[in-house]
Amino acid sequence: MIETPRPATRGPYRTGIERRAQLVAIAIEVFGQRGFAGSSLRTLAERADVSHATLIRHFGTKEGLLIAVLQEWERQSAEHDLADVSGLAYLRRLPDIMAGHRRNRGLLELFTTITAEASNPEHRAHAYVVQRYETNLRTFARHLQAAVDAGDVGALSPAQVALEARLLTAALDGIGLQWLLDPNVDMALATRTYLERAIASWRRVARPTA
Amino acid sequence: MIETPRPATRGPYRTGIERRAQLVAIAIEVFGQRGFAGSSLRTLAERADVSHATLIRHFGTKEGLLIAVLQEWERQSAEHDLADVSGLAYLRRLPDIMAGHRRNRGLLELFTTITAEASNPEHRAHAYVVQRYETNLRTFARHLQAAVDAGDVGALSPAQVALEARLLTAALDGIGLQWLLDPNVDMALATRTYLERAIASWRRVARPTA
DNA sequence: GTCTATACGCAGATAGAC
DNA sequence: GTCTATCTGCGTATAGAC
Repeated sequence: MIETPRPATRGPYRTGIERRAQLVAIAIEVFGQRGFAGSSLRTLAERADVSHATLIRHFGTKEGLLIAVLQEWERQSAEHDLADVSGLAYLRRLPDIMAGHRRNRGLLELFTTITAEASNPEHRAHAYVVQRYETNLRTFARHLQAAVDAGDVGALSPAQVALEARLLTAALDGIGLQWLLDPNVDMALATRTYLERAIASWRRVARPTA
Repeated sequence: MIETPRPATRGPYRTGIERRAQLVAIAIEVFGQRGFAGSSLRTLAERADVSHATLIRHFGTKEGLLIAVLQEWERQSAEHDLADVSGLAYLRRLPDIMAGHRRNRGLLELFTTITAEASNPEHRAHAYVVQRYETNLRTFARHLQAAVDAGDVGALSPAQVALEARLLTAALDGIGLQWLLDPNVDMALATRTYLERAIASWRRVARPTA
């Protein structure tokens, strides 16, 4: 169930804001079920009881609607994620987060597909996806750096921290993709195996000579 | 430059076979440049100086053409890959193979995009992609098992070997994706870092009590 | 056997009325 | 703001030319 965020109860844009949120909610549902390419603006519009021109009016293009969907989805995810933990404790929650994707197959499929498509620099969502990856890499790097600073792992250099964030992201993406292709894949197990090996390896790096 | 494989110089299907190979060669080039979704049958046909109906005649559907392209690409890749090495030596060539993708950005993009799209079970190429992954996982597992049998690494169980093949595939896919998003990513370095850590970890597993 | 001409329905996008 | 009407281009199907 998706609710309108902070609905303005009055004011000149009230209708527009509510309508927009409602359209995004429907798009999340339909994209999640039928994918991006498999959903036409006309189908979306029929579900929302508007014309497909209305969707274009609100979001400019179909990709504009897609980006609105991705942003709303991230906003909702971020709420569950209000980082009460950091450092290694944060990273160790990743297996559970990956397992949680099983309840949202369509959306993982959507993210995966769009990321691949938008890797082309001419794709409309390219800038969005690149920025999203940078944010994600920075988050992982920050938590790993926190572990370094706390002495939980050895003295990794900034370049090593950045590379480890990349490798972790790569593993998570690849694991998600394999689960999409074969639902028998145990995402939590694969993630945990990767992570515990990485942590053990980081711990073998020498501590700084304090 | 792509050449017709074993062109029949005579016989009833000569023209058809040559034509088909030529069409696939053009499709590899155009898909590689503009992506699958970005290439229309009419554009492809114009490049080949035939009508778009001819493409349908040869490949049935646009996805049929796609699968022909993927198979031809794999066939060509396999020629460079006629496994003169096995076991750890094979796995250690992966960084170079990944680096080699830099010369074929469009095709890596194509594989990545199609794999993501076709993760949906209703996608026309789903069966092809799933089978391709199974083959790939088996290849990695076979080489790792050879390393186990040779005593180059510890006595991993069959389940562990399978999981390691999955993790390796996941890392390679994720590394490729990140390079597509950011050409500054060093694919060979990332692959080597992953691989050497994995090998070191396998070596810490106890040898069988022979 | 191989290819073209042509048509159908659906897609995303735009223009202008209300 | 939303509608209807319409544009262009897509994948696909078929009939028939050579």
